[in-house]
Amino acid sequence: MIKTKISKPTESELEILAVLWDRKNASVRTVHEELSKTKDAGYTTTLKLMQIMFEKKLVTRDDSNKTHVYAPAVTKEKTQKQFLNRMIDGLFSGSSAELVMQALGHANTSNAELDKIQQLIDELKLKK
Amino acid sequence: MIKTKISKPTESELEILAVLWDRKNASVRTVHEELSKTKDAGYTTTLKLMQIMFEKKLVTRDDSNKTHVYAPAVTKEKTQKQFLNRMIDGLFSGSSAELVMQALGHANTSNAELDKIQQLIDELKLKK
DNA sequence: TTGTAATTACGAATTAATTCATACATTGCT
DNA sequence: AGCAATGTATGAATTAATTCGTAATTACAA
Repeated sequence: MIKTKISKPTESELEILAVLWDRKNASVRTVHEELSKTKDAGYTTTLKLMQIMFEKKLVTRDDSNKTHVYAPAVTKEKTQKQFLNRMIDGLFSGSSAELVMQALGHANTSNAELDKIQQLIDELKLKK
Repeated sequence: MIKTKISKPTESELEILAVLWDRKNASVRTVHEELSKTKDAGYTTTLKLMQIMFEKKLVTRDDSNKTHVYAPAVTKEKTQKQFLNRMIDGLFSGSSAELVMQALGHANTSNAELDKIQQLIDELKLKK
């Protein structure tokens, strides 16, 4: 299997990807309006970013109509894993368990979620 | 309590902090030699970075001797939390459980560590 | 005290990310 | 056809991070 260079999305690119993951696909305007709720930047800024993301192949686009429609080219899961690994290596001495404990320790997680995690752990243990 | 602006360490700064956390404190040369094992950059580059980190108050330094000795001014735990939160918000829809499951799913965690996590979960459940 | 090696200070170049103004193109309406 | 509205393309400015050459400083050994 050939692995082409991994281009890590930047902070801003991540915000755009988040919108695309959520909606499956969207025009620049849609994305821009979504982002405008929480930050302010001009329309052409968003446009430019999405064009760059297209060049980097972080998104695909359908330009058969005047208004181009963009879709994510990377999955949320792959991207999450990519960031997680980076973080585990750089900040948690390579131990995912250390990261997990920090994450659990400092956020309120519902009992239902704790149950799900526990269940996952049980499964992992069985596999060994 | 007054919270002064949080300056998020950059990728390179994180590498330097990692060395300082590990050794409690170190000179530029020590840090540089440590980093040289895995990446290549000139001595003055490391120096400059550490000077900037000092200005940003990411590190303290003892300059009573010719060779300045640097120490971390931020704890590993606080920094980990800072990055974790950022990641949970930006990439995991605000759900720390989602992050935890991803982290556990895609790394091999020893049984001993799984046990520790399980124990932590039990404690958390009791607290509710 | 003078020379040398190790260090810090400083300034500037480079590279990457972000932002935006302006020009150009397309669509639909009158 | 002509105009307005809504897009996209492009180039350039800005800002932030990284890199490194060179000058100044200090310690200390001969």
